[in-house]
Amino acid sequence: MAKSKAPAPEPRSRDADRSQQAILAAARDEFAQYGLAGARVDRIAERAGLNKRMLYYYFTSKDDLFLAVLESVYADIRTAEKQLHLEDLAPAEAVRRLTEFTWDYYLQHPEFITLLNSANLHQARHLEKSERVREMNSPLIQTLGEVLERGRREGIFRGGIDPVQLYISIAGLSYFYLSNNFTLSAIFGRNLMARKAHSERLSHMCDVILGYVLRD
Amino acid sequence: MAKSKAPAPEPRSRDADRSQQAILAAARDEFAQYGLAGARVDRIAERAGLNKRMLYYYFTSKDDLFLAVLESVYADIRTAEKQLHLEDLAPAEAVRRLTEFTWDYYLQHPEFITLLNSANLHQARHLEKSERVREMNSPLIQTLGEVLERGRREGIFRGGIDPVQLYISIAGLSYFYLSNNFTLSAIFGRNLMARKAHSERLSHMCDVILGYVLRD
Amino acid sequence: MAKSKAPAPEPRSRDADRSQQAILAAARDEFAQYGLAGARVDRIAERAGLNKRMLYYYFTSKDDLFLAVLESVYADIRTAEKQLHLEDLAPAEAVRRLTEFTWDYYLQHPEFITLLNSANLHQARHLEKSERVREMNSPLIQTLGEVLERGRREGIFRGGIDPVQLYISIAGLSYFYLSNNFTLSAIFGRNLMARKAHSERLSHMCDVILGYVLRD
Amino acid sequence: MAKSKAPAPEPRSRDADRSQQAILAAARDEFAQYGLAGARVDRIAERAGLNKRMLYYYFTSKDDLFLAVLESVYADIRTAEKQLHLEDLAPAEAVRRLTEFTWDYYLQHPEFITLLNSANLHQARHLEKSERVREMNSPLIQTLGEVLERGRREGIFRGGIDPVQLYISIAGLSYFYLSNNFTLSAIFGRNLMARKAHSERLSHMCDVILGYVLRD
DNA sequence: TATGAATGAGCTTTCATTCAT
DNA sequence: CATGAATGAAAGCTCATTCAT
Repeated sequence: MAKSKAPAPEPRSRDADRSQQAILAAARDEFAQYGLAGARVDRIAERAGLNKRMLYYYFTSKDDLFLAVLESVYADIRTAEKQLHLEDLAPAEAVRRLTEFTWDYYLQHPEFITLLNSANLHQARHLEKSERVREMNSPLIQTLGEVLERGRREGIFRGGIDPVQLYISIAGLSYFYLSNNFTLSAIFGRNLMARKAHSERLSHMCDVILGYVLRD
Repeated sequence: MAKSKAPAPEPRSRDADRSQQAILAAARDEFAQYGLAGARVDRIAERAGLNKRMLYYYFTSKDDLFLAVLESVYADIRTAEKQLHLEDLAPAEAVRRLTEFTWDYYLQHPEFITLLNSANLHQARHLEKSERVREMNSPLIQTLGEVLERGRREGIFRGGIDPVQLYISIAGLSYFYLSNNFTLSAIFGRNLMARKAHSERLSHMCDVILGYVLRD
Repeated sequence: MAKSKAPAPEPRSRDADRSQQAILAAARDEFAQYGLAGARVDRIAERAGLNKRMLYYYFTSKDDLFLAVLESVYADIRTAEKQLHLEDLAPAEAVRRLTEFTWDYYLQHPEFITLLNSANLHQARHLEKSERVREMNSPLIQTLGEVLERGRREGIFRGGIDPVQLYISIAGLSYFYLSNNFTLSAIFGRNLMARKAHSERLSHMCDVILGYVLRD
Repeated sequence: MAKSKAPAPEPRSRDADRSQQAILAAARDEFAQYGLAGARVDRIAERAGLNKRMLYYYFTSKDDLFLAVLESVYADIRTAEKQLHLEDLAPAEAVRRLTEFTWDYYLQHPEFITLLNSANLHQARHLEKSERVREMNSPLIQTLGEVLERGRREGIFRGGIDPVQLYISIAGLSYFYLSNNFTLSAIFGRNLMARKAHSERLSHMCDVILGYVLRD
């Protein structure tokens, strides 16, 4: 009980914070695995090693918890994106870097994909409530726009490229492959998750994207 | 459509077929709207204008019904693909045609996207049970491969293009945009579903795909 | 279709009779295996190889069908009892014969036991509706009474034996052992259904019953 | 009963136990009355004065609840048997005492009979899961064996009596009469549940059992 | 006589949520 | 801050029974 000598900027909330984080992490896993409707509040509490009541104490409802999870995964990818420093790279290198980053991030964060799918299944009605996510209007777009402009001025990129369209294309090429890898593997009779398949995919995507942005 | 001269082989109770079709259509809508877990058996029955019991009478369980829906939407898109006749078009035209078709089909069949997302959320475990879907191993891939080879021989396409990778890319560019349009619209502050946005997207995608396949 | 030259005592009911018997036999098995509440009308129809509707056509309801089954198994055992001819045997032999018969009959007709248990669980309310069963007031009792009287007069049986009590005892010794063999086997850690256990049981029961009726 | 000096280890919410007991008692009644398949979970909850959900909270499923009921009634009869102290009685008296006890217990606990019938209808598959019941391998058998041996040594009992066979016979004579009293009453046209009939039955059974164990 | 299609009521079970402590 | 007990509503599914042919 006594927490003497701790710097403790807030009176008594170390445990509270930890509990919230535990719930959030557990919820992320559960929602990613089962979707919003399929997720079970009981399982989230169990995964978090906490009583179910705590979940409501901190997050009000299952829906609000889902929103909190969405906000957290967006915050995570934003943090990662910031460290790309595309502005310091040569234009072609920057585009390639972004493509590789996107692929790697989705690959290492499969929950991101399923959570986004859930959010979209519900027509993103959760996001409408969230100011935080709306504020995340990716600064990457601006950076990417500058990269494209640089490339055009240097004469190596074609002109008239919409950075939003390009970003969506870069994301889509990775996202669809990974999101739908089960059905695609079944239909094409290939194991798309094999190591070799992965490197081939990344190579192909870079060819596609760079083949598009580079002037002939 | 024409039923002339048919000896009318089904003596009585042709309603069985109609009931099954009604259930299937209702289920497709419900699963598309709410996902597998979120879909309600009661609502499906109500949508179909039938007693809930009939659903189990014909489809055994909610899961099996979901599989039947998956099979039916796959059958639909396959039927549509067959009518593209890519083999009769000039190579570049064929690739453009496929890109446009994919975009249009997803746009007019939004349920296809949500259903695929659901199937993948559940790791396509439904499809494993389905021989029918496995047999659908798209012949489009073969046709596309032939188109690519023709283009290469004519000297207008680059060589070494994997038709599966290309197909996944073509699909992914459309799929991701439409599947995630809600979150993307929120984040970018643009209405991606506006008419103008649509035509811009299609134009961009054709640029990307053709920019890739065409030799410099 | 043409059934010409058949003697056919009733106009056209050979198949009808066969269907009824098939249903009855199927129902006997099903009720014996699952009890009244646990029995499934669908399974009965399936076992009978007939449409479920037929079952209602001939037997009106599940409950009535159960009653019909009860009546039929009572009729069966009565028919068998009649062939014992206890009146032709020496008294002690007659009592032993009845004991053996009862044991053998229960052993070879396990459904009889489960059906009686079901009837009694429902407080025999089905039997109240059945005149046929009430009329079955076993004539065996009279025969048994005569045997006991003969034995007493011959000086080998004790006097004052109530044939009803004796009959219930003879039946009970077999019935309980067979009806409860699963729980008894579990509790005593013995396999009561082994061949050897059976012969030991029969031997024991004869000892008990004859030890009782015979004068010291 | 005496709770003196107990440090009262259960700080709060002693209601959990009471709820479980209430459910168990209600389930015992319901299963006894309707059998396993005929019992209704709703009615059990209502009888217990609790929400239906609690039943699953504490007992997982209807089947598991049935097992818990079986275990509890076995525990009850075992407790009662322990207080017979057959080892302190003269051999003949002990056998008579056991016969009387068995009769009285079944008479006062009719649910015991119906529950056992249900268990056996389902081939005691519930008991297989229960270690508790298997451990209940009645020590009565050992006590009874000792009584028989004492009687034999004293020269009043015949030799070679298997205590298990004898126990099954004692139980069977009461069990069958009470379990099947409805059908038996119907068939014999006697009211077997009348006071007088009861005392006659008990008297008869003692005659049968003692007539068997006592040397001529 | 025979059948497949259909149904309403009710079954066991599960869910997100709240109460009492 | 934390918990186990409790709940109402609704979920998926099954039942005995009837309709239309």
